[in-house]
Amino acid sequence: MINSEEAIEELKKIVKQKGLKYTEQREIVLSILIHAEDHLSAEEVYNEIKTKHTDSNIGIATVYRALSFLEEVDLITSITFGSDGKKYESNAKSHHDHLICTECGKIVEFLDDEIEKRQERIAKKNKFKITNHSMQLYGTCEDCQ
Amino acid sequence: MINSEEAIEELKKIVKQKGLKYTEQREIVLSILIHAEDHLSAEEVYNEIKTKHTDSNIGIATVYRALSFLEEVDLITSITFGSDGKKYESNAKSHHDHLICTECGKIVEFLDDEIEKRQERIAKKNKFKITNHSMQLYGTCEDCQ
DNA sequence: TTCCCTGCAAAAGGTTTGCAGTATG
DNA sequence: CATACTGCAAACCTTTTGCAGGGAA
Repeated sequence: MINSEEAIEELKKIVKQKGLKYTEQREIVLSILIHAEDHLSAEEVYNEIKTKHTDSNIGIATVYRALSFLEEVDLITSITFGSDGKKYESNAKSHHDHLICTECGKIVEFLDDEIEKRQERIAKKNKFKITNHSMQLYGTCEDCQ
Repeated sequence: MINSEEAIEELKKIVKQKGLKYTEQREIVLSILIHAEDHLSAEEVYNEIKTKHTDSNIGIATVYRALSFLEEVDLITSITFGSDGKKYESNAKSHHDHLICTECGKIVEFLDDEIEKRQERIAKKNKFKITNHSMQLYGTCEDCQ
């Protein structure tokens, strides 16, 4: 999955398949995450909506429900960095892992094919069927050393 | 660091260095984690103490304070698996990563030298000084497929 | 028309903090 | 003897839930 329209179409399809309803709120939450530069917490998503969609009168509970739903159907992913709590990102971005500066909070995304391959091999060896994975390297970035 | 006594000695040393006090409660929390089979949440540590140290009248707040302290001085590490909340493990165990079954919660620990090496290389390329890292592979284990 | 989804507010869960007393160095 | 640490309870923050009303199919 690559862009915003495709993700929105995917959402419509999934919702239909499951006999559920397509709502503006779910679309807004998904689109916020698609266009976000950073990883956002539930509250940050809520604030974004309050700021950018002043017409929409969304409740925080709906944001939580939408996030759970979107994660369940695999349109978004959550990760937890240290004590910062749960944050979400759109799966429309291609897969990557994270380098995290524990001083300033800077996050660098990266991908290493060899690591990806070895992860598969480890899973197979342990007879796991992998659906997902996350890797975080913690340290200090150049500026903070 | 390898065994319980060494970790306790390390704790005494650190506490002394910082001009802090060595307390039974900190020692108990650390030893619980050292002897734990699993990764424990704050509340699980608290319950263990309540069960195994019936003489000690520890409060949950003290457990949280001890865990934060021990993590800060790098004697224990916290990880967060999905929605299960924060869990702690002793650093006296050697480093490893985690395979996690999203169905039954089973956790398999593993280590892959090649991945460890590549992580170092990636950090260097991005000019990060790594202090720590964690990697989780999520999926279903043999029994749950 | 059906019933899924929403907003609101209350509840729940987990973690932190203030305070007075306790115990360590 | 100074003061860091503790237990308790209250406060806090984040997330979930119950419910009545509203909107998509």
